Parts: sequence; C-alpha cells; structure tokens
Amino acid sequence: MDLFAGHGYSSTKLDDIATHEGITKGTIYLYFESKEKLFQAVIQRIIVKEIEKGKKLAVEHEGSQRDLLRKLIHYWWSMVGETRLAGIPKLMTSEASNFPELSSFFVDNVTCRARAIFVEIIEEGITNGEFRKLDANYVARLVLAPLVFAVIWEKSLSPYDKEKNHMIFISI
Amino acid sequence: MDLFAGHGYSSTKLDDIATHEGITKGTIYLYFESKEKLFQAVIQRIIVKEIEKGKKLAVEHEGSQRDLLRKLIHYWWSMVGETRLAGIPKLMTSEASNFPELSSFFVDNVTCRARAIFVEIIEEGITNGEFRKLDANYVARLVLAPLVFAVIWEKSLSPYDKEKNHMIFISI
Amino acid sequence: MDLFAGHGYSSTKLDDIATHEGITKGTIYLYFESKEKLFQAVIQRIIVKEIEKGKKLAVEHEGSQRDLLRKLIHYWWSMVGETRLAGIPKLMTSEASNFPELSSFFVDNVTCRARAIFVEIIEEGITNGEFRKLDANYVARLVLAPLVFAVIWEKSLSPYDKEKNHMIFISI
Amino acid sequence: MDLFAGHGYSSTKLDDIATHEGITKGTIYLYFESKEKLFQAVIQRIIVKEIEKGKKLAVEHEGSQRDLLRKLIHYWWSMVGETRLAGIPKLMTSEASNFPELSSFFVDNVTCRARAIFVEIIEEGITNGEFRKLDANYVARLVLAPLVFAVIWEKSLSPYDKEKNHMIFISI
DNA sequence: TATGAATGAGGGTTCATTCAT
DNA sequence: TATGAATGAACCCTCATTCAT
Repeated sequence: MDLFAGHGYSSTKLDDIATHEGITKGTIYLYFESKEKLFQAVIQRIIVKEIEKGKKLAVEHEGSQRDLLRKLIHYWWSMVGETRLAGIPKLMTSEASNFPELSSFFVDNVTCRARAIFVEIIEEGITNGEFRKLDANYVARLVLAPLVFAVIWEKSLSPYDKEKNHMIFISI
Repeated sequence: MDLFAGHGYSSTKLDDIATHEGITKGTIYLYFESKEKLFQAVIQRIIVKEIEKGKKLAVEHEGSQRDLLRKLIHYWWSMVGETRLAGIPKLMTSEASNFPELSSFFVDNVTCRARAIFVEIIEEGITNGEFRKLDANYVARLVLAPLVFAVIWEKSLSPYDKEKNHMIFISI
Repeated sequence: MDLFAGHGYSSTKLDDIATHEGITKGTIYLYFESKEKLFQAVIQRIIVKEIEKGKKLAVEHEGSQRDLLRKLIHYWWSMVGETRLAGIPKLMTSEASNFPELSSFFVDNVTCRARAIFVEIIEEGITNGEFRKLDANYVARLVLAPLVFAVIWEKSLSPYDKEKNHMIFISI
Repeated sequence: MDLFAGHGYSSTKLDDIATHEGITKGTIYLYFESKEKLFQAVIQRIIVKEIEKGKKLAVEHEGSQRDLLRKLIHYWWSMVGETRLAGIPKLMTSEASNFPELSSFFVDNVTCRARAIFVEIIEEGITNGEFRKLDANYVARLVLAPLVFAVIWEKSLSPYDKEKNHMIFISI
C-alpha cells in the first residue's frame, strides 16, 4: 500500500512491489490473479481490519456528545491520519473511476459507515439539547471534510506548500 | 482536461485524447512535444486564464467582512465548483508526485494565492471586531477545505455514494 | 547531399532537408516522389555531372604514363577528395544494400569507369615498358583503394583519430 | 552483427533481430537496456575478445621484417577479412557519427593499436636496412588501407560489381 | 508553385502476465 | 512454494507522405 499510495496505481510496477517485498514478480501471481485484484485486496484487507477496531471504540462512551465528538475526531486522526492508512483516501479518490466495484465497496463500507457514526452522535446531541438543531448529515460532512482533506493534501500537494500551518484540527 | 480528470494521467491514452478531439495522435505532437507537456499545458492554460479574472473581483467590496466572506465562498463555487475548473483539484492531488514542477507552480500560484485572499478578509474582520480572534490561517484553511474537498469528492467517489446530500455550503 | 553524407540516409529527415533548403516538406514532393527517389537523384545528378568533366581531362595527356598516373591521382583528389563529392563514397558504401538499383548504377557508372581509366593507363605503361608486367586490374585497385579509403575514413572515423597523419598520397 | 552490418543501424529493426535470434522483441530488453546499448555491445564484445588474441600472435617472429610484414598481412586477413569480424569496418564507418563514444573507443583500441604494430615492424625494417627510409606511419596506413577497404567494399558495393577480381593482396 | 496542417503506419520501449523449472 | 526467463500487447512518439488551400 505504501507503494500504491506513493506513486498511484499505474505508476506502481509489479517489479517494484516484488522487490519491496523481497520476492519476485512471479510469486505475486501465486497469491493474486492480477494487479487489479492485488490492488483491491490491498485496500480491502487494510480497511476491513481497521473498521472492526473502529466500531468497538465508538460505542463505549460516557459523558457529553460534545466530548465524544471531540474524542472521535482525535481518534480518527490517530487511527487514519497518522498511520499508513493515511494514503488510502488519496489513493481512492485518484483511482475511483478506474475501479468502480472497489469504489462502491469503499464508499459503502468506509465512508458511509464512518459518517453514520458521526451523524448518530450529532443527532443524539441535538436531541439532548447539547447542539442546536441542524441537519446532522451536513454537519457530519462538514466535520469530516477537513479531516479527510488534510490527509489527501498531506499526501499530494502539501510537500510543495511552503506555508506549513496544517493540522488545523488539533486545536479543536 | 475531462479525460485526465476522469481517468488519471497514465490511464488517459493519447489515442483517447485524439479521438475525443476528432483528430489523430500524430496531430497532438504538432502542438505539444510530449504527453507530459500536454498535461502541463492543460492545467496551466486554464489556471492562468482564470486567475486573472479572480483577482479583479476580489477587491471591490463594500459592507461587512462577514458578507464578503460569504460572497467569496459563493463566488469560489460559481467560479470553480460549477465550471470546468472543477476537475483540477482532483487532477492535481492525484498526479502531484508525478509532476513536481507543476505541483510547485500550482501551489504557489493557485492554492496560496487563494488562501491569502481569505486570510486577509478574516484578519480585517478580526481587526474591526466582526470576528473573534483566531489564527486567520487556520480559519482560511477550514473554510476552504470543505469547498475543495467537495469538488474532489464530486469528481471521484461521489458517483458511488448513494447518500446524495452534498453541496453542504449552499446553506451557508 | 551534405545532409545525407553527414548523418546517413535514415538519420536525415525530410524536415531537415526542407529547412536546409529554406522550403517546406511539402515542396519536396513537387519535385521528387519519395525520399528514396530524392536520394537517388541527389547521388545521380552530382555523379553524372562530374563524370563528364572527368572523362575530358583524362584523355589529353602527353608525356609518360607514370606522369599521367601521378597527375590523375592528384586530379582524383582535387575533384573528389576535396569537394563535396567526398561524402559520396561513404554514403554509398553505407547504404548500398538498402538501394540495390542505385548501387548497381553507381558501380557501373562510377567505380568501374574510373577504374577502367586507370587500367588503361597502366596497361599502356606496361606495353611501352615503363611499368613492369603486373595484372593491371589489381594495380588499379591498389592505387584507388587508398584514395577512396582516405575519403571514407575522413568522413567517418577520422574525427575520432588523434594521430592526424592522413593525406598519405600527397607525397606520391 | 550480420544484420547491423547488412542494413545499417536504423534500418535494422529489433523485430528482425529478435526473429533472427529466435526470440521476441521484449526479451532483448532483459539483456540490453536499449537498441543503442545493444549495438555497442555487439561491437565491443567481438572486438575485445579478438584483440586479446591478436596481441599474442604479433610478437613471436623470427626472420626478416619483410617476412613478418607479409605474414601479418595474411594474418590480418585470416583473422578479420574472412571471419565474422569482416562486417565491423563497414559498420563502424557507416555509423561513426551516430555513435561518438563508440567511435572513439574503436579508433583508440582497434585502429590505432593495429597500426602501431605495423609501424613498429616498418621502423625496425628501416633501422636494419631492409626497407628504404620512409615515414613509417604513412607506409602503415598505405598497407592497411587496401585491406580495410577490401573488407568494406566486400560488405557493401562489391555485390553489385561485375568485375570480380578482388582479393588483391593475396598475391603480395 | 508553395504551404503547413494532418495523417497513420511503424518504430523502440514497457510491463503485466505466463510457464517451465 | 518460488523463480526468472520469456512473452506480446499496448503504449508513446517519429516521420514520410498527403492534400486542401
């Protein structure tokens, strides 16, 4: 995934992957039937693994929704933004139209699911009067956008940006 | 640009481009010396043209900074989000690491310049007491992130998203 | 011919030729039906013109055959070795197998004809006792070889030769 | 080498080479990184191998310099003229200007070295009174020219020459 | 007569994929 | 299970050739 995230799908050669893993190109075909399937597997395995973890942590909270929201944002960052998962959003947005099935899978299982968690928290907060009444879906998107965007930016144009005041959310 | 934005740089064949333009592959080389230069030209020509327009409109405002901010956000959308420029952010983030020079040019001339406009407005608003005191850079990024992100999303994973409640900013 | 002699047949582009002549590619096709025909014409026109000249000068000699031989060698050099014709031998040997017809023409009309002149002189010299009895054909070839070779060498590997003691025949 | 010598560098297609060797085009790139490098390798491998052989044989002579010279000429022919090496002189003169580095290498390591051997013999012969006093360098060139020329001719225009009295040196 | 925009076949090169070992 | 030599389709690019003007 490091390679795919670093150079994009087509720029990543099977030779590079093999070298990177200390094996030969032929060996890859013992485990994956094509580069495309390999790419899908790379994404799916990582995602599936991590999503399980995420769900657990999202439920056992006590205290205000405001705290939970804050906690979850930090959690998202520590789980995605600062790990090797950080490369995935850029990768998925870049290759979306070349991998329709994978994209559908990703949107359904990652994007929507993550958003749902935030929506629920916000709605709960509205119900109990903590938050003022807003469309929870919009708010969830507004909260997530800077996070996801920060990660995409970091893995793409940020290296060429001389004004280095990123990580905006840390101060939230 | 539609083709590059749609499939990415390497997945876009010169044959496709030629067909799309109703010419043949060879003809492209009468005007661009390589696929890479063509790509750069695609980006730069559009940008340069539009940036000129942008600068003019950003200055002649009377009234509150709050109104100006609101106006500019809508303006950004009408100028970028709803036009053919919408494909550029996705394109640039996708191909950034494959085109270092172009990326530098883009960050310097587009990203930073646009952000600077917002920073100035926010600082003016802080000075005259309209806004509370915050780091204007962070705020500018927080304002722009959802806009840019919306456009990237629209051109990538959005088509696979069944929950169609985008365009979050319209209600601002 | 300068271009063909300088870079070889395939390395010489019609574009280069056009530029060199101050016209455009299309114009060439008003006068020659293909690159191949153009090449043949280039060779043939120059040759035909010069061969006429050669023949005249070879006949009006008075004095010893030895002097004539010496004179002709110098003449060959002043006519071929030091003029733009110098590029032709290299060109013809390089492209021989790609232009069978032209090669036949060249051998028949240039090589053999030139050799015949030398053969005749040598045979005359043998008859009148000036030269000792040898196969005139071999001698003619032995005389011409260094001349032609000098010219081929000059237009090919000589520029890379640090030992610059060429022009061997001058001292003859 | 047969193919390069026969049709010249650019006229020789990698497809032809592959077919000739009973492999496919792609396979060539497992062993040579480009057509150019392949060409260089073709020349260099043959040369380097043969030059080693040549050096040994040139030293152990007893008897007159005249005999040695004669012997060496015959040796040159049996080593170059009648073997696969025969194609190299034509190839090198044809492609010289397209391969500057290779040409320098060739001149330094083959041409000059071979000439040096002849120069030495001739100078020795002059010293011991066998030969009359002449510039040894010119003589060496005069001796070698017909040899090299014969080989170039044989591989180029000779097939189109109806007067088949070549091999002039055999009678020396 | 001359142009120059356009063509398209064919070249060198890359690389995902295969398969005998 | 693992290799790595070999493949061949497909890419970018070149350039001789054409043709409307």
